[in-house]
Amino acid sequence: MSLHSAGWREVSRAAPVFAALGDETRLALVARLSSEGPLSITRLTAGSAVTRQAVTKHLDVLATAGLVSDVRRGRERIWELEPEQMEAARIYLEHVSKRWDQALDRLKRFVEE
Amino acid sequence: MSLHSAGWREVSRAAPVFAALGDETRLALVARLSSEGPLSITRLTAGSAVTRQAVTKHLDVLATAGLVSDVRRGRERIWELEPEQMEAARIYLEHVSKRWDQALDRLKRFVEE
DNA sequence: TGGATATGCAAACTGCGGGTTGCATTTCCA
DNA sequence: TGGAAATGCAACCCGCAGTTTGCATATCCA
Repeated sequence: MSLHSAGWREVSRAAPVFAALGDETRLALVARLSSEGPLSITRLTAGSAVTRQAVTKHLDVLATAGLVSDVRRGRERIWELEPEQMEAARIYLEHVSKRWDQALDRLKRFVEE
Repeated sequence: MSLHSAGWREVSRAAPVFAALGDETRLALVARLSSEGPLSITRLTAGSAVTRQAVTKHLDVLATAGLVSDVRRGRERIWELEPEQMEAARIYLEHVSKRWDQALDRLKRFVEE
């Protein structure tokens, strides 16, 4: 069994997205953007426990993972959700669950015969 | 807007699961367990790029997140997937996407009137 | 029973992630 | 036009995650 089996390509695609979502502060930012719509850095900071600089860094991480994008409007920078990667991650989890069920099925049949 | 809004409780529940999935080595372990069924540490190590010790630690992280569980069988330790938390994470992503769509709807109506 | 196999335990290293502080820059508006 | 507001940039700090190496322990089997 080499490194190239078990869908390594998919793994290296999905992992960064999960990593980006795997921080409380960042996941909270995503949650706020999803429920309140596009927001500026300052407004996002006002609802967070950390500094504006920290929020900015977290937004950069989320952007690198393709989860958010920004638009400049005057002197402020508006951030909004970009749900495609999140959807991809969701589908990935779905497939993993499905394969697991199939694996259990095979195992069950194998034991029973 | 305080820290307690936007479903902070849910966030602190989901984040650790995403964090556990956010490492390539760990996600690869999950992928292999899902496609090949329950496996021992040695067999999992044989398909990985890192040491057995590293694999063990990663499995511990996944177990803490509730994503895997282990059973002793003789001298070996068999690990298998525990898809509940993964399913919860999947549903979480689904809800975030849905709320985002609704937020966009509200925004659209607001702009149009 | 003894060697081989599978795992556990512990110490150590290193890089980077999450955070802050301080100051510069751009944009708005009275 | 000048101060306030929103953001950018850069340096710095600290802890811990990810990994390895070395040795101890448990279990199987010829």
